Amino acid sequence: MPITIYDIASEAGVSIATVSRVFNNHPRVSDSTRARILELADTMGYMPHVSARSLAQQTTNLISAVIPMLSNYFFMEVIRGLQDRLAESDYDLLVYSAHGIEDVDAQLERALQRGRSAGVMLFSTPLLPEHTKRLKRRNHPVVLVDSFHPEFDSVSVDNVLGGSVATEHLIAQGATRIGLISGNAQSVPARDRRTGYEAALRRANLDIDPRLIAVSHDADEHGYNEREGYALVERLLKSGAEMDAVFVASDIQALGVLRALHDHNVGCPEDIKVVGFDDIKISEYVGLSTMRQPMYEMGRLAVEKILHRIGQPDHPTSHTLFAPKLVARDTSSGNVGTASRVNGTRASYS
Amino acid sequence: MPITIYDIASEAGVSIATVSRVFNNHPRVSDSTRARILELADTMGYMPHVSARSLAQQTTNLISAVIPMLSNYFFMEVIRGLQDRLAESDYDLLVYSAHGIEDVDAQLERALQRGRSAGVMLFSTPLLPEHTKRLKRRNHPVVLVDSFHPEFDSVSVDNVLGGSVATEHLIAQGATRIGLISGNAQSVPARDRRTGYEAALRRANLDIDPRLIAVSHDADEHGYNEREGYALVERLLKSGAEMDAVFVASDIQALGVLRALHDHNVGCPEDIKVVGFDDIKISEYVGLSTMRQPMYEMGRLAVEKILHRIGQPDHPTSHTLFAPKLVARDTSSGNVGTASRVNGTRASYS
DNA sequence: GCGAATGATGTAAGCGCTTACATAGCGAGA
DNA sequence: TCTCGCTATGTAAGCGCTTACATCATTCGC
Repeated sequence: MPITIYDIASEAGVSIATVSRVFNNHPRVSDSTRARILELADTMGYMPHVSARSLAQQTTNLISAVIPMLSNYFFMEVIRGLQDRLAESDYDLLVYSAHGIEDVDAQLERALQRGRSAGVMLFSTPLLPEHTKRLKRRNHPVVLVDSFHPEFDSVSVDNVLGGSVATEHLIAQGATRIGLISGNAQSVPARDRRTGYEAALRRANLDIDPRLIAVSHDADEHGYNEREGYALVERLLKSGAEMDAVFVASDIQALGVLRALHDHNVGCPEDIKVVGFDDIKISEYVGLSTMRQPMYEMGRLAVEKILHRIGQPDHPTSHTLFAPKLVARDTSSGNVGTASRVNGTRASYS
Repeated sequence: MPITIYDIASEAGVSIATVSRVFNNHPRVSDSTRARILELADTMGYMPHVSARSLAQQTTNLISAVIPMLSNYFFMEVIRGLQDRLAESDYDLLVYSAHGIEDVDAQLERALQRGRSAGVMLFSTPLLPEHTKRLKRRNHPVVLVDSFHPEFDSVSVDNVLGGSVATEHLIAQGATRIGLISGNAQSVPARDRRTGYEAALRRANLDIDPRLIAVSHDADEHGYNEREGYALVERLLKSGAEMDAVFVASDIQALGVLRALHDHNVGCPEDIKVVGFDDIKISEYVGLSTMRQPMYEMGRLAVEKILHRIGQPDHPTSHTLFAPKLVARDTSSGNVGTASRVNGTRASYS
């Protein structure tokens, strides 16, 4: 029932090859024939069949994004970047959303089906050796977003730097006893942010007090959830150790922290200043100081890289680190002027 | 280079038909052959080629979602529902995100490419006659989400009811001069919510005062943005008409309203009570009373319907209306107990 | 023990398109 | 006029898979 190139060809009195050439913008077609076929195709309502085309040219115009925990503002923004950049190409987007890290495997497997997509963007997933092997064996174009592996293109945020900048900001606000609320130990970004935090303390000749450091043991979203923020800061408060500020490794935890402080009648920022990480939408509304990740730009760049990789499979691997940007709001200072202290976006290729 | 059924077949000493049968769970294959081929396929790393399969069976396991303004909490939640339900099927999700309504056309066109997807879920897009014609002509499975057309399956929220419930809630809180901040006139949900609002006032024998009704003329996201909320409520305040409450047709506008009230030193809820619509994530944090849409469930049901439609193209059209649920928070009352007043989810098929 | 039914497998024709190669037509240079 | 070299088009062989139909070997009923 649907129109094929055969229908067009016989109607136009040419061979299917000519029709095909028209739709592939092949130069060796006379202008008159081209016009006639285009006209005919339009009135007959012809559309190329994507599977047939894919099969014949051994390509596809689909790109996969494999994402754990899709319902997350961070990914939303990144996806917006993806979409905007993809709209400029003629690739379409396939979204594989996993239920947490464990499920990523299954989704990745689907994304890697032969002929399914031209490339895969894998989000926030620390690469296990088995993954690496599988990906390498398939030799499928891959770019990692928000994670790192030397053998694959990647785009992420400089979490060490972010941890330092956040901590230094708190120090600049006069804090000397700065706590840390972190994601769980499996999370590489969480570890990096802690590294940055400790480095900043060290540089300022401040103690690194283990009693002020609370690492999540929750598996759910790497401990990045409000409940954990609440529980962990409560633990710090009860530990008896003095504390005048806390760097929280994610905004969503920071929301829990704020609620806990409120419940315990601890003033913020007077008694304890708080800086989060991510700059999710809500942060602006609750006045949470935080480190903003350039999510939109990361999305755009991820597409840029995957397209590049698809075009040049053997090109050397590149890694881009964006610098997170301090957004100082009410929870760390009244002096909003400091917000512009860290500003630039640094990108480096290796 | 990649392994095909030919490789498996010759290795196993059978024909490609047998190999194909194994992968299609055809019953007429002996257990021993089946096992041998599966084993072989595994060690050789065979994967079926999706395009070839699609072409041969004239189907695809892709489903498209065409969404205007993806970066929106409403859609995020719906998509979560989609994904969860899709994960139970073996369809994959193709996401076409448009930049506002005007761009939907182009995205829809891509989603409708022949062989691209087995069905399309079209979000929040009022169907123009040209759309209708195009969709009907293609005879492509379609389900509308958050919009309605008699000729296509749909799932949406009962906006009239929602408008009424919100308004009645304000009345129950003692308000008698209730304003309305609405989306622009192109938005069908906005019109419906207004209808519900007016009906509630009428039932309570309260005036419908045009001076208390502000309709957006902004094209951006149907006027559903914070800026418009701010500007429109400001206009009402300046109109001089008395007002003790306002029903805002979307939470995002309501955030603007709250900010405007704050800037103008109008107390909320003391001076003016506010109820929004949607229950976006932020609402909980700012204590905004609102009408919650069952977004997740809508997503699941949308998939349910499209799968059903794919299986039964000629089945009668069905429309489901979910009842939005009042979530009473700080902006409308201190008496949170009323939150459970409207509770059920009503679903009706026609 | 014979024909028929049943089960396992093979053969081959697509699915709709792309593209290397072949060919026809035509103007230009000799 | 003949040949060379273009350009425009046709021919046909895939791309990797599915599936109707054919074939062969068993097995079953009687």
